[in-house]
Amino acid sequence: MKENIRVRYAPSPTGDPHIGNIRTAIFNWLFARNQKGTFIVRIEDTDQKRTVTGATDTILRALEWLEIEWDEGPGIGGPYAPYIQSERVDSYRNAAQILLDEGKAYYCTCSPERLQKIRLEQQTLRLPPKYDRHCRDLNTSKPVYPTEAVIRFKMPLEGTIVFTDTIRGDVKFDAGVLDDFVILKSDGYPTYHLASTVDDHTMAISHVMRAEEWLPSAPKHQLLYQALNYQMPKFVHLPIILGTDKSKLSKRHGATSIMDFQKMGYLPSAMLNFMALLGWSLDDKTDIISKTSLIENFSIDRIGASPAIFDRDKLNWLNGIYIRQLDPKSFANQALPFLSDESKGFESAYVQKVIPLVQERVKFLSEISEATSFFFQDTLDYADGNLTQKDLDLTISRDLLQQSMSTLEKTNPFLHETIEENLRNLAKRLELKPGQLFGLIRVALTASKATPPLFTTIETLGLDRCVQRLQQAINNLGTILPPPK
RNA sequence: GCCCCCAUCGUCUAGAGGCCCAGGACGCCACCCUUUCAAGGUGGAGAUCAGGGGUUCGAAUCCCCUUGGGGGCACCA
Repeated sequence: MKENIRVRYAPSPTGDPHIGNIRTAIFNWLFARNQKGTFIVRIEDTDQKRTVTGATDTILRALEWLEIEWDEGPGIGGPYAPYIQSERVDSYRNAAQILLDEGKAYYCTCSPERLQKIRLEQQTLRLPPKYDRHCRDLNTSKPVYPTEAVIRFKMPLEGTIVFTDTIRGDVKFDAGVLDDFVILKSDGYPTYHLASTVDDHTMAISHVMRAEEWLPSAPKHQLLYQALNYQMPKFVHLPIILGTDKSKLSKRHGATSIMDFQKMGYLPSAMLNFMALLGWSLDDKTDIISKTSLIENFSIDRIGASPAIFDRDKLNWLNGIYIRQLDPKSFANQALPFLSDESKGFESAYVQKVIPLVQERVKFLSEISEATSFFFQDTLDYADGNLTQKDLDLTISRDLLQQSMSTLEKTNPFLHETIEENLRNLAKRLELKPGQLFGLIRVALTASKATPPLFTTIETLGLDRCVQRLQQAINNLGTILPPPK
């Protein structure tokens, strides 16, 4: 009989959901879906001071954006509700009381000042900073709340603790380096260690998949499980994600919140694909992989152990692929919000003609604003020198633009095919290389050297705008002094 | 400082003793296509598998050491 797989994503609502955090959510979710198990979201808000209002909501919206749906958790409840730790404090206090009763934990009344002091002393003596177990054998009876007392867990004084990580195998820790950690704080709230242990047990979690930074405290958790007579779930520590400078991804590395990527116009499907590949791989050749295939193929034994660097270039490439795969209608809908403010006054029909022109040219949606801006500007800002093509002097350039203008005026119907035909004929008649003429017109019309195909651009702009811009360019050329002989 | 983890092209990675003088992808370079830019196509540079010792007939793959990198040492998670 197959074990009932239950995994959880347990963020703490202290800010925007970080990339690394979301990757953990993705792995948990993929594993649950692959195993036909249950994916649970649990909010770990046991730090009153650090909890940010609205953060839970942002986290949930990020999951929704990525279409990571949870089976139990905030908003939908479930058999182990509530899924918010601040609403379950009694269970942690009960667990702490049991440990107290069994002599496996003790009240500690040491002041933060004292703790700070011994930490400093240890530092100067080059000793590992560690609680000195001052209160361990004092047998302090229940203090009267409110109080400064915390409850600490009694760690073994010596011996070796062997912890098994699913990815790394056995990891050994010397008990001598671990200290009596706090399980219940003086405000009556549990620490992560206690809360997650109690919850993972009562919620029947089968696999704890969390970031690697938890590995050093894993032996503490193992001991807690044993002290509480809980059965241990499997522990899977996921490799951490680093920035380009190889340090843990943080705000210094620029965009690190999943919301930042949403704002920049990365597609959720691309983000999912990309992040799934950070620490996991399907085989030796697959880079583009659908959600369905991800679910079908995800497995823990293909998760690597070494850290991965978040590579924006590869993300951009992947996102570009997903953008190009979008059907034009869907692209247009998603592109609309990213258009520049200048586009606001324009009629919808015009805007709808412009958008498809950049679909295969942008890597992420926010590039659209820049890529289409010239379509929506009344006056173009010609950069120095751009208007002058090499081998064409000012007078000739002006003349060419003039002739192009009349060619366009005579073009009927005003469609890219006819425009192309007429302009090519013009170039031939003038004995110019097509590229020369087209380059000149392109800059005159768009003030840019890189644009969508010229003839569709012309068609899209429409005759009136073209004429107006060509005239602008001619005037502009008039103000440029001819190069000295 | 102490503890723990990790180590294949710049980056993401394939590789679980012979298939590998190491494969794919991003990025980079060149060429092709072409009105520019993209996209696409073709090709190329790029890793003495961090270094050194073992084990073995044989090691990127197993073991040890060194080095490097990262993470952790809170009444934060």
